[in-house]
Amino acid sequence: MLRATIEALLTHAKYGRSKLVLEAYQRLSCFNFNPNNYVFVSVIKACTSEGIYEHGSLIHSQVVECGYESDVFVASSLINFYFKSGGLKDGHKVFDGIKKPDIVIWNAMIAGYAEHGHVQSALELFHQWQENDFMPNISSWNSVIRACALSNLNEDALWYFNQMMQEGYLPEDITFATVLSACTSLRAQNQGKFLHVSLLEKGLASDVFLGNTLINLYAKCGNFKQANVVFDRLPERDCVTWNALISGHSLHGNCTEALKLFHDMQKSGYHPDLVTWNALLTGQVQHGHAEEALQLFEAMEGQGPKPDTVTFLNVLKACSSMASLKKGKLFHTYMLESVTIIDLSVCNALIDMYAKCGSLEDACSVFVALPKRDAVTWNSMIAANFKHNQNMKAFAYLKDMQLEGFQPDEVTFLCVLSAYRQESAIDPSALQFICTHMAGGISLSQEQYSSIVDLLGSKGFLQAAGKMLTKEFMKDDLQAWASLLRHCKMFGNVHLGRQCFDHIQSLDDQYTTCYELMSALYTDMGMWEDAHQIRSMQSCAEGCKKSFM
DNA sequence: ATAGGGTTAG
Repeated sequence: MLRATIEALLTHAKYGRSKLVLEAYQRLSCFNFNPNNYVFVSVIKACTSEGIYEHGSLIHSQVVECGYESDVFVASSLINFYFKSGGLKDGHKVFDGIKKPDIVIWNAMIAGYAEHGHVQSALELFHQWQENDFMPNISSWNSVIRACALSNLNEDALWYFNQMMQEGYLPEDITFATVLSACTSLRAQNQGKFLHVSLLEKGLASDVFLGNTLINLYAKCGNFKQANVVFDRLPERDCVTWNALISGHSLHGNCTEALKLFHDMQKSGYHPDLVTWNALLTGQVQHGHAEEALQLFEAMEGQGPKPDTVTFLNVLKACSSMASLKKGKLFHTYMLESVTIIDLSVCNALIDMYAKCGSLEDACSVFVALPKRDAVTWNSMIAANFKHNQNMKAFAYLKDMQLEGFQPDEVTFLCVLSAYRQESAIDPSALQFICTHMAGGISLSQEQYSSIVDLLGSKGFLQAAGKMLTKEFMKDDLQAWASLLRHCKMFGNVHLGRQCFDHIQSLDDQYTTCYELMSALYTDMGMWEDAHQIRSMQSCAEGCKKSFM
């Protein structure tokens, strides 16, 4: 009986049936018996995949009682368990208790760090360990590549993969899956094709899992010809196979094709799941077919799976783009009736929807009722108020946002900017905000900077605009400098205008516009001699160019 | 029999 139960436990473990493993272990505890290390490994793995922290700690103490705490296999599964269930400290404790950690333990640590987004620690461990003359195995490489991929360092993931290949390691199926998914994020189709060839050589291209990954890559890159080739050659398909293709078409706006596949999939005997429906919805909403999206949602209500947050976000976006307050309100009521708690992201979308459908009042009611807010919530309220020409209120929200400990981000900033671009005069507090946050941590692109310089200049805030151009990455932006010079001419600021002119000229003495603007500025101010001097500089520069040719 | 690790919707 004891033997049979152990056998059963191990068999369940082999097929990943974690609940049954735990049940068998429960039955074992009736016998007076000390489990061996293999039973412990199986049970700890089961706890890991079930995510039950308390039970895992209990097993840990039994491991210690039975004297298995330094068994590398038991220890590594414990490390894995603690890292996965959030107990970083406990994972380290197990690690520290091992006198001579071997490769299995090291790999578990690398994978654990990766899981927690601590790429740096994972990489440090990997490199440190190589310096001490340890040879990584394929699992170590898999973990390092995955560590990069999990933290969105996809280029690094590819770099480690290439390094691994150069050092002569043979990639496994999982290696391919991880690297292919990094290629997908990068839309790196050519790297992907190279991997595809290797898969064909190894006979792995007909594996469903890898086939799905390949289809996903090609479809995301818009290469439907290749995606279909892989699809057609797959001897076995599943729901994910269809979803990968459908979501690719949705992403690229081929909504009709996505719908056709949706029907084909059912004809072939596959049931569309939540992912399928959401992929279809997203495609319609992102490509401006709000009406169709709402019809789709209705169909989903009738025959599809229970909608979730993604569904809600899509439907709300459809209502916003139709600017239909009536539809939006109806849907809000529907959500209140169908779920107990509405996700914060959905509430933020509700605020946005109400503002876009013309009801600042309803947007406020949603906001007031929120038990918790995030930066997106605040940005939505700020945008809502600006949209309804409540600039002072918008600034009040901005202040409250900071009081609650949220720093204005790029979105906040652009929101303030676009609101003030339409105004004839800028409120001094807005200007103060813009300037304060230029010095702060908001990272804007060069184009955004340029447009701010242009905005500030056009309203006569020439000094503030000039200060922005002192940023290192703005030094070479001739367009931005010329824009400030143009505004200096408009507002008659000779001093700053001349600084702009000198800067532009030092970068490109063939930039004709700057000579014209500067001499016009001098002329406006009655400084004829200076105007004349600029014109001779211009003909000199043009002369130099001619003699050069 | 003993590590670790993969795909689809926002």
